[in-house]
Amino acid sequence: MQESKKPSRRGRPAAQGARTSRPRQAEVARAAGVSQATVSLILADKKDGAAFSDETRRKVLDAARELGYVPDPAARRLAAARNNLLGVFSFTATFPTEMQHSYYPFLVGVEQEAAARGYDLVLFTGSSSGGAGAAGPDALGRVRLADGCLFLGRHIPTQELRRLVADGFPAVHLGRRDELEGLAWVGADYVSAGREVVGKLADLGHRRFVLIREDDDAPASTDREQGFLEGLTAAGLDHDAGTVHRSADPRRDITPERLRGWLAEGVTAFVAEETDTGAAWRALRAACRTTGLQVPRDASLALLGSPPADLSHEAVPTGFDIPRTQLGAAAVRLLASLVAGEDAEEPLVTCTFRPGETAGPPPSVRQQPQAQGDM
Amino acid sequence: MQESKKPSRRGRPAAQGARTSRPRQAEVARAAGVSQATVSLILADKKDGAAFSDETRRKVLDAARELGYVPDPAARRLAAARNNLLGVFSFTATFPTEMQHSYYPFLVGVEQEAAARGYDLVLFTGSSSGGAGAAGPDALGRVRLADGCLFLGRHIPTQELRRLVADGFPAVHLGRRDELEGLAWVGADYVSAGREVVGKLADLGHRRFVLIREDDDAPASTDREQGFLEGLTAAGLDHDAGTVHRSADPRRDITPERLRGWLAEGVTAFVAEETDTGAAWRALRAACRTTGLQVPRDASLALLGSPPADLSHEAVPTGFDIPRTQLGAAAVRLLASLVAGEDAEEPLVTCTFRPGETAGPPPSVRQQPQAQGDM
DNA sequence: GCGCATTACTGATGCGCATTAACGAGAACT
DNA sequence: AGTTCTCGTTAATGCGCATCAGTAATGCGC
Repeated sequence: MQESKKPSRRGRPAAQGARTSRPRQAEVARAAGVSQATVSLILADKKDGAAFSDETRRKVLDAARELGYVPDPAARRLAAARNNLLGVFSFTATFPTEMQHSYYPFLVGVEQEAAARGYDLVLFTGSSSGGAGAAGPDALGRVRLADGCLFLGRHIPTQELRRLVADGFPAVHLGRRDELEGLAWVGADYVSAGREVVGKLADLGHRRFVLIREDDDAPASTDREQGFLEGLTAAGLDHDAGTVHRSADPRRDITPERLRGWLAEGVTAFVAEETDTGAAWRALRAACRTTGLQVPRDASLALLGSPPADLSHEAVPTGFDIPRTQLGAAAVRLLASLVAGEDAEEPLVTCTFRPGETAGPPPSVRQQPQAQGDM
Repeated sequence: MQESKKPSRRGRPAAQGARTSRPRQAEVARAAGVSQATVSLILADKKDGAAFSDETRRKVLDAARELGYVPDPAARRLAAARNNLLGVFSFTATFPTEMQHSYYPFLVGVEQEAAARGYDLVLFTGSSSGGAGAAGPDALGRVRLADGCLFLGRHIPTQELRRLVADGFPAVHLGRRDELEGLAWVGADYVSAGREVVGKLADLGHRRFVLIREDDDAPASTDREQGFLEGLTAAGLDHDAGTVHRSADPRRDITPERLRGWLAEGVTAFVAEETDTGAAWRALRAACRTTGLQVPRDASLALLGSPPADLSHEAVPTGFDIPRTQLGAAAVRLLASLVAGEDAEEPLVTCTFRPGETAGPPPSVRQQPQAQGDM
């Protein structure tokens, strides 16, 4: 593209072929025989309504319509010192090829709430697959162009985020994130939800439980475990009522043998943590099937979260639903508050219990199942 | 910079409690001990490289990094430059609650290509469900904040878009859109794809066809019909080889009676257009099932597009796949060209034939099926 | 007919940036 | 020593708009 060829005319470098650029307030003003300031004030329709005569108002509005005036958003935002932009930054691609891994449910809520509040969203592509601005240590810096930013994903670079937060940049993390002092976040109340699920199982009569969880210490996992344990306590059960089993690879780890072992110990209810891939849940179901267990006749299963999308045609797991859409909306609300300078406290979002079809009363008498059962 | 008076504070209306607003070029300049103009020039990194001493350059860059400087997109825009932002404007919510209706597959490509070219994306929420800025006749005007904008969806307000285009604003529509003179678009080559499908069916021996299409005249429908007809011609068949059936509500329209009627006329291959809901395809399958037809033994079915997601566990329809991800990427490429001032021609994107399992040779002898068949 | 409040509007200013004319200080040349 | 060049940098300007301090005009009381 031609750079500084023509010495004159600084603005509008190359882009346009537009001969008739769209009208400015100044032109409307001229057409209406008033000043630019008048046009601005009238079009902004300030509440001090009586400030202008109806005559003038009419002239301006007519002229604006006549000329097809449309305000320049860039100028508007520049003058107003904010741009009504909220950033969304995820450290994996926002739209991964496999939709199951995406933040889609969150984004639904984010978009709705942002729209309701008159914000537009900036999707920072910095992180996605080998993008241009990808690696740079200041990749995160770009988010400053928005009035505030939402962060998604597990592996956000702490240092840079800390910097943003320290600068007073409004930032909200979707999902709990305590380790970064001062970072606002919204999260689901996994503790309560986990407690509730265990409570329901206990109500059904179960007395011994196993929790299968991931082997890292993400808050989402830790909270679920805590809820699991609290549920036991709340049900008046003692310590060995619950076994917490950590597994880095449930598929090879949750073997029929192990399952039988637990059954032999009197376990009747199995609780799996929801993971990205649903591995724990899959492994559990597979083990049950292999073992010939009928669910929920011979054993009850619960899933602390939602089942993977590809299992949607199977039996609905007992467990809870994470209100992802609401979470997204709540995050935007919180972020909007921060941007506005208020520092609202956003409570944890409540998960809703999902009765499902995989839990029932425990078998009064444990018997080794003989035949292949279906679920 | 101190003005004569300072009591007023006009900018920054009420918004911030921010002690540290994000840094401006002026602050970088102060930190580096140079002028704002120097900062601007150095950060712009003009090719007249030797213009600044390495010393100065380094100081400026360091200061900028130190302070976390990020240019204000609005100001950049206003000063007639680029801001590396591409807009995405969809006239239904970009993230509808039901994911099947979403532009997700397109967005995957859009994000990838945008990232690869160093653009961030602005999702304009103007249109989504009851948003704040929803109705306003200038809802579209906001996109001017970005360097260019992508438009998705069937029902874009033509008037406003025309205005943008007339003003020389870089705009690309995803999907064919001829009626708006001068609007760039990228689309799938439904004509060729439709022709190919019919060709394959003809190769299998089919001689009489029915196309079930929507009753409006969207380009996507018209193109498919054209492809269908061209396919017949290419196969050396005459006019009455193909029946085009328009249906506004296939579910009630494609009755078993009607199906039998067509069969009686010697039709052996049924081609359905892909629609949002997959209604035509569903209706066709349902009618076959009710009639007891076995597919593809008794009749062949083809779908001009992809099946609805919830039918993913059924037999794969013969037909073609729309390369949505590639389309999204192509749209971004085209838009980027426009922004750069080039006016590249982007060809139609080719759909790929999908063999599927619903087409086979026609029955040599037509017989009324007696028993319930499965598909 | 003067002071004073109100009304109706305009002038001036700056938001943050890109751009360019101009400037000071050598270096190179006459 | 004076002149011209070149290099490195800065002052000045304006993009389109919102905002606010003024100002001219009018009304009102006394």
